[in-house]
Amino acid sequence: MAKQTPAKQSYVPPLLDLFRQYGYDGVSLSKISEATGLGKASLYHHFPGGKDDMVATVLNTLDRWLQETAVDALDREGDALTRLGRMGDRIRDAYSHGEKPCMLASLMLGSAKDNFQPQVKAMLERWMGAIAAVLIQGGMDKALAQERSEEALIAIQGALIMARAMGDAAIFERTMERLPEQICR
Amino acid sequence: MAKQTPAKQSYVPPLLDLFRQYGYDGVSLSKISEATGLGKASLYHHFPGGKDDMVATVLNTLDRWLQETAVDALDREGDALTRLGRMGDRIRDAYSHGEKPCMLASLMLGSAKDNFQPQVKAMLERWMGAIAAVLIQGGMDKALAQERSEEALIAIQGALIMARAMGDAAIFERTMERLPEQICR
DNA sequence: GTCTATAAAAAGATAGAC
DNA sequence: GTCTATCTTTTTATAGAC
Repeated sequence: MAKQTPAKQSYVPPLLDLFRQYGYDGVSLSKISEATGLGKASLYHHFPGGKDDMVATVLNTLDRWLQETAVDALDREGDALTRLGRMGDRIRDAYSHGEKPCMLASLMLGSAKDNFQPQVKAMLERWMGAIAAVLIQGGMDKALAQERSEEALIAIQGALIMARAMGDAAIFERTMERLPEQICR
Repeated sequence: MAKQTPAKQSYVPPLLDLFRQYGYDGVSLSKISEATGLGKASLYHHFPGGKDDMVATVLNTLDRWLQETAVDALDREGDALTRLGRMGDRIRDAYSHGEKPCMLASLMLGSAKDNFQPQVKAMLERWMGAIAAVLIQGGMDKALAQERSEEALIAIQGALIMARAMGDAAIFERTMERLPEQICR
């Protein structure tokens, strides 16, 4: 299963940037054209399905990233606190230390919601599952571990919203620093 | 300062519902026309400034609600735990027990962000200030109280996002039940 | 694989009658 | 205060040349 259109991948970063900041409905083809440097017709060449196609491509890339970077950070050596801290570092980079919103959250607003909610849900479930596994491996009760992994994602998502609303990325940074101990407590 | 156009207020509920669920860019005048039963021209009669005008009106109503309902719940008798629980009850109703997103968060995406961020920030600041005041009155250190009030809003916003993404309003309900003790701990 | 040109639909906005 | 009609701009999408 080699990539069918490798070029598509090179447009993911600008697309991610647009969709996470403006949401599905706030992104027009003109904006995309400007951000990618491609004409509208070229965009439809790479993404015949239009915006939906683009979002799906970005989402698949994020899905892979989540597995290969965030979940991977949890699977390496160290105790639970160390592993969660390592994941936190990668998460912080991914969100530009609180400067950029989460695409998964952005997609849950507007006309795109129903279309992408199942995949978003699946991604968040796998993420929570990986966090819970670390806690269980560290000796925590299973039910509690699941509750705590839910708390972790709530804290991340909430901190991103608040940082954006208050115009203060430090809110996110503080939250991420507290996170490992908050979860392992 | 009597109301200049009392009729405007009657359109706030459907407008709130639209903007919180679809965000600024996801709401078109046609949708608004359908939801309110008013023709486009009539909408411009009440809101000469178009969508911006409507959002501003909704935001002002929310601002009043926040003061008269949420903050008011904190100002009544009882210890900190009781007061926070009372506020939580009103907040839960306002978000339909986790079924509906927060308009403040929805506005922080898309083209509307820069326009309304200052007012959103001011509203969240007053809210946090009121929570912190309760904690301080209950004997908590001021700096800690401010940290905890920030945590509270992070939990509320994050729980709303996660509930929506997972299609499970219970996530929000669980979070709100934990909240008073989490904050007073 | 990219472009220009263009079509078709939707969105934002206003004029003017009632 | 509401409507119909109309206008302008923007958006989505496609055809066809290079």
